[in-house]
This record gives sequence, structure tokens and C-alpha cells, in this order.
Amino acid sequence: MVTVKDVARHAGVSIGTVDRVLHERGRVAEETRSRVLAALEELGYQPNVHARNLSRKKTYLIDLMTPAQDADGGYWRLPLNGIHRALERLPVQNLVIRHRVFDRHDERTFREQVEATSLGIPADSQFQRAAGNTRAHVQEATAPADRAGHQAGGSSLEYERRVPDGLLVAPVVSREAQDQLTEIITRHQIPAVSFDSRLHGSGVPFVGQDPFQGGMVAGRLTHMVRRPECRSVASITFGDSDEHLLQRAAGFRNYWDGTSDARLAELILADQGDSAYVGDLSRRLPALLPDFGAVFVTNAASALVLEALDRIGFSGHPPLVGYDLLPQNAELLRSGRIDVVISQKPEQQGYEAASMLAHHVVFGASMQSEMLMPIEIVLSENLDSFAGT
Amino acid sequence: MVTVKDVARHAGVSIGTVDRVLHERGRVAEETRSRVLAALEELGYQPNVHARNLSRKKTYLIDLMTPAQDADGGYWRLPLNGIHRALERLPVQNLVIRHRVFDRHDERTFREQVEATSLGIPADSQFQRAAGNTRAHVQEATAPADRAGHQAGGSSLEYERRVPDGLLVAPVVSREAQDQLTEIITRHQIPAVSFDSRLHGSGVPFVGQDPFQGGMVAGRLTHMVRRPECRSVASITFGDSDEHLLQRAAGFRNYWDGTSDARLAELILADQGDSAYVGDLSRRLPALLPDFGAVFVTNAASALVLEALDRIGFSGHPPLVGYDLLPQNAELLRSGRIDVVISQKPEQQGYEAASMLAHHVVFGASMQSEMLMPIEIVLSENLDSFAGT
DNA sequence: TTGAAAGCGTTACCAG
DNA sequence: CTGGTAACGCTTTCAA
Repeated sequence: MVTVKDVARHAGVSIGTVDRVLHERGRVAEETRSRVLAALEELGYQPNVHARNLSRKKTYLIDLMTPAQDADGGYWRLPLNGIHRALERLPVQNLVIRHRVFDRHDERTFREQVEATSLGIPADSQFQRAAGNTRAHVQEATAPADRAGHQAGGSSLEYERRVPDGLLVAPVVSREAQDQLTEIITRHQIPAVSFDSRLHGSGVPFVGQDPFQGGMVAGRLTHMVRRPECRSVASITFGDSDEHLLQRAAGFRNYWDGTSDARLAELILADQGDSAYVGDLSRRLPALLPDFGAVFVTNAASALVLEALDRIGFSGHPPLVGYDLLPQNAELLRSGRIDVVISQKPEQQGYEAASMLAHHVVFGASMQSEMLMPIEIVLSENLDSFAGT
Repeated sequence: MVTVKDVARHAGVSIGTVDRVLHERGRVAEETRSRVLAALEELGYQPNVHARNLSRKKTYLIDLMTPAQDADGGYWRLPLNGIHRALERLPVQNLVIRHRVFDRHDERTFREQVEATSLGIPADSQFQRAAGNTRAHVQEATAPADRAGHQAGGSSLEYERRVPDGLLVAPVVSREAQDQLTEIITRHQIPAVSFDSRLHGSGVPFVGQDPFQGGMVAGRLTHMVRRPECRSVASITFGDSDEHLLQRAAGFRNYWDGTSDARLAELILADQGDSAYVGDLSRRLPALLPDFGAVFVTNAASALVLEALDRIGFSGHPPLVGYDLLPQNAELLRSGRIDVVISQKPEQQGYEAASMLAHHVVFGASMQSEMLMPIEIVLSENLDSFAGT
């Protein structure tokens, strides 16, 4: 192992100087600088992470922006679990996550959190502090009393007003709102990673799935499970504003365009409440899907389709391909009401995104610009094997 | 952050003493001991990983036992990649992997490597040293000259004769050979993790897939893709000694036992060479699968079945479900010669196994006894999304 | 612009 | 059996 000391000796300078060129702090004579650089190169110096982190007093702050855990049928709990797991694995205790929750249906809340991030305002809920620290999850902020001033070094930094050292975000909001965030992280130079959805128009690394391809796969699957004697296949999308969903529908359409096996009927309902969806749907289904060959539901809400079918008194439901392995969908899969579910591996998304960002922030590792998740096909038979995924 | 110093002060002893009770080295008066233990508990002491690893001079040695990268159609390259990736991520540079290659068809080679492990004999090939160190992969051992004695501290430990600090193994050999390994790791108390196959009769943690369930999923898939007008479905296993494969076949049988949809024909060929397999198969296929409804091949050798079909001049091959996403199979999937492939996520297996073991060895993290991989279903449509998996 | 030295929290060793 | 102290490699003052 080559140390700064070795480099210093080799270059005929002090370790202080080596450190200065290494981190570009302070002025260094151009000549000295190049000598040190040469030594660094020649010896193949690699910093020792442990020494670095031991010596740094710093506690790293990472802001995490997602909808609430309970929103969207509990979907967001999944990536959160992955993030949790990633941080647990990270052998580091000087890391604090500030969870900033927003409501995707109320963009004001998103903008507020962006604002808070840029001002470094503490979040009201901290879902976890200290990786490698199995205790202490939610709401640490509410009970700071019992650990006051045991120690010199920066304790209870969690509540400090500080711009974060990194940002983890699921930017499931309009482009305009996204742009505001992009502006902030650019201005403050905050290293960031987006997951679930891409942060539009920014170079921010993305961890997630290709929705168009997901739709293609859904196409093939409906092909496989549909009633062969029937001639119609339907694609149903709840809401017309989520770009991800529209792309899935497009992928599905693309698949069926390349096949003459069945007639494709596509339905994209305008944004509205769940019960309105069901009403709308039960009115339109019979015409849409005369012989009920198969249905693809582009988001996690397969249950709504089943409800509509029930309402129109259709028994012996058509083969159904859905999206997202939420508990509810797992149940429907198990009971045979849904035939196939496509999963975007939300937990793994969270895991990878957090892992990537943390390694960058703490250890200075580089980040890859894109990490596409596999498109997982889940049947009742392999459902259990996805238990912890 | 609570430090040993705090604990020492709190217990009224020196930090040396705290260290002694922490690591149970040296004698400590029972009374002192309990006082320290109390302090430890009370203050909630958590060791600082960075300080620990900085202070420890130790280089961790991990032995890795697998078949050669090129064996089994290149299969073993995949978990090896995962292991590589896991170690790269690990923010640690004091870790050396000794790759001990064996030939699963010649158990003597396995036993030799077990012996070598127990004697701590250096491996002849080191596929990688130093996690967090992007350079240097294979065969570091062949060119030790250029990095001689730059530094005090234990350099070139790679070639040291030492029993490893951990063992990563894919025990794809007979039970007897496995037992020999189990005996060794028990005797030397070497922390170990098995992947791909379970290390029989040991409590060693396992990372891999449930083969029986894999067979079940294959059953469902053949059901989905088979020619509906045909009445026969076949399961073909090459070799009769690999327990994993037999279990897959059993799972498949189990699925079809629960269905009256088709007649199941099962074929388990005795161990022999590839060309013999093809000959055997082309003779028996017509009787086995009269109307060619669908075929399941329990291992990665789908190509052999296709070859046999070609030989008997059968065109318009039957729907085929295969196993393992090797490059060859990916190609067959893409060209439509195979309809579905089930993947056991070998890369992820390697990643998880290595990650678990390394965290245990280096950071003292606990290991879970079992980590089952999801049973992945791969079609030509989602094939690309598995690129880096 | 540079060098020297004091930590960071552990471990390992040596003297009592 | 116990206390003291020198590393480990890096960052961060503080003087020169």
C-alpha cells in the first residue's frame, strides 16, 4: 500500500504538500505540483478510505425525496426498504438520511421540499440515521434528549441546518417541478441520483426500468395467456399524465402492432378518483373488449379492473396482466385473479440508487449514468421466490 | 459516537482493558470484566470500522472454489463477475482472493483444492486482489516482480502460506467430497458461504435458487407456450448425478401431476459426452414426444436438444423452455429457437455471497443462513433488460 | 508557499 | 492482570 508519506518522500516534499495537490486546497508552486503529480502517478497512489474517514470529522447528510410510504398502495415502502438495506450494509456510521416526503398529486409539497433542501432545512422526519447502525429508524428527531453531549466531535448533526452532501430522488412530478430541482442541485453542486423516474433534462444518474420495453413484454405475455379463441385484447391506463404509464402503453401497442393475432383496444382514462375510474370502466368495457381475450393494466391498479368486471356481472374474468408486485397484487396473483405481474424491482432500485450515491459521497467512487432494472415476470409459481425483493 | 475511551473512563479502567474484554484476549479479572461490560452496554458502544481497519495491519484472505470460467459453457464466469463487482464496491483494499479452480467431473481436483485450503497453500491463480482496486484481475501471481518491497507493512501477502479468513464455494460435487470440505472448515473454523449449490449437511449459509420451485415454474411456462393441440410434454435431463437438476425435474413433474392437460414424458440420460447425448436423444425423441407439444430442458444444454431435433429432420421445432441465460442461450432465445429461459441469476448469487462473506470477515457483520434468488423468467422481449445481470 | 505536528478510534505491544 | 503508548494513513491546523 502506497501512502501519502511514500509519495511525499518520493517527490521530496512534505505530506502536507501532497495533501494540498491531492485536494487542490491552498496554493502550491506549479513546479512542486507537477513533481507531486508525477510521484502520485508513478507510485500508483490510492487513498486509504479508512484513514480518510477516520480523520474527517464529517457526518454526511443525504436528502431523500419520495412520496409517502403509504401513498400509491404502499408502493414507496419498497424502494425505501432497499435504501435502508443498502445503508445498513455500508460499513459507515457517519451518514444521516433526511427523508423529505411529498405528495405527487400536490406539487406544491414537492416544491416546498426542494426549497427546504436548497436552504438545508432539517426534515421533520428522519427515517434512518447512521448506516451500519441497526437501531433507530423513524423520527429520531423527536427524542434527542437522551444522547446529549456525550462526546466532543459533531454530535446531533442531524438537526443541523445544512445543504445535503447528496440527494436521492424519485422525481414523479411534472417537468416544471423537476426543473426547479435540477436548478437547485446544479447551483449547489449536490451529487444526486434519481430512481423510479428519470430526472428530466439533467445528467443525473438514473436507476429504474425502461417503461416502453416493459409494455412490450406485457404484450408478449398477454399473447401467451390470452384466450386463443378470442380476438380482442385491451390495454387500460388510469390517468393520462404520468409519462411512465403512457410509455408502457406505447410499448404494449408496439408489440401488438407487430402481430395480426388479435385486435387491440386501448383505453386511457383521464385523471380522476378510483370510484370514478370504476364507473367509467364498467360502462365502457363491454364495447371495448367484446369477447374478453385478455387485459393489460399499465399500473398497479388491477384491482379496479376486477371491480369493474364484477360490477358488470362478468364472471370467469379474462386473463389479466398487471404491473407492480404490491401486497395486494401478490394476493390477486396467488388467488388466480391476476395471471401475470410485471415487477420493476422497486426494492432493488432503492438499494442500487442508495448504494451508488453513498459510495460516491463517502468514498468518492464514480457513478454510472444509468442502471436499468430487469423487467421481472411474476407468476403465482415463482411469486414466493420474490419474497424479499 | 461512543469510543473505547469513553467506555474506559466510565468503567474506571484503561482502554487496554476495554479492548481485552471486547476481544476476549488476555486474562481480565471477573469483576473488572463485568464493570466494563456494563459500561459497554450502558453507553451503547459501537466500534468504529474505520479506526479498526486502519489499525489492523491484517490483510484478509478469502479462498474461492469454483469450476473454471470456461467450464459448463462459460457459466462460472457469471458468478465470478458478481463476486468481482461486490469486492470492487467494498471500500477496503486489504482483501485478497485466492481462486482455487477445480473440475467438477474429476473430483480429485476438488479434493486437492480442499487440501490446499486447509494447509493454506497459495493458489496458482489469483483472479483478483484488493477490493476497491480496479486494476489487477487474473494471475497477479505470475508477475510479482514489479511491486517488490515498496513499503514496510505486510506486502505481497498474497503468496503467503496461510489458512484463509473466509471461504466462498460452489460445491457442485458429490456429497462425499462436500463432506471433506465441511470437515476442514469446521476444524479450522473458517467462515464460509456456499452459492449455486448448498454445502450438504453443514450450517454454511447458502445463496442460490430453489431448484424444485424452478421446475414448477418451468412447468407453468411449458403450459403457457406449448402447442395447445398437442397432448405431450417432455422433460429432458442430461446426466443423472447432479442433485440440483434432478430436483428441477421433480418440480416440473410435480407441476404436471397437478394438471390433466397433457401427458408428461420424462427422460433422464445417464452421464456421458455431448455427442453421445445427442445420439441417444435423437433415437428416443420420436417415441418420447410423439406430437411435440413442448420440451423442458433442465440445464443449460438446450442446444443439444435442438441438435437432436435437427438430426431427426424435425423442422418447426416444439416450444422449448430452457435454463440459464448463457450467451449461447441468449442467442437461441433471440432467434426464436428457444421460447423461454429461466435464470438463476448467477451474477447476483456471486455478488450477494461475496458481499455477505466479506462483510462478515472484514466488519464482523452477521450472516443470514439462506438467501434465495428469485426465479427469473426471460423471453426474447425482456432479454435485453437482463444485459448486466 | 511549505513543513511540522496534533489528532481521528483501534489495536498491539511492553512494562509493571 | 492492568495501564500506557506507539502505530495505522489521512486531514487539518498553525507556524515558519
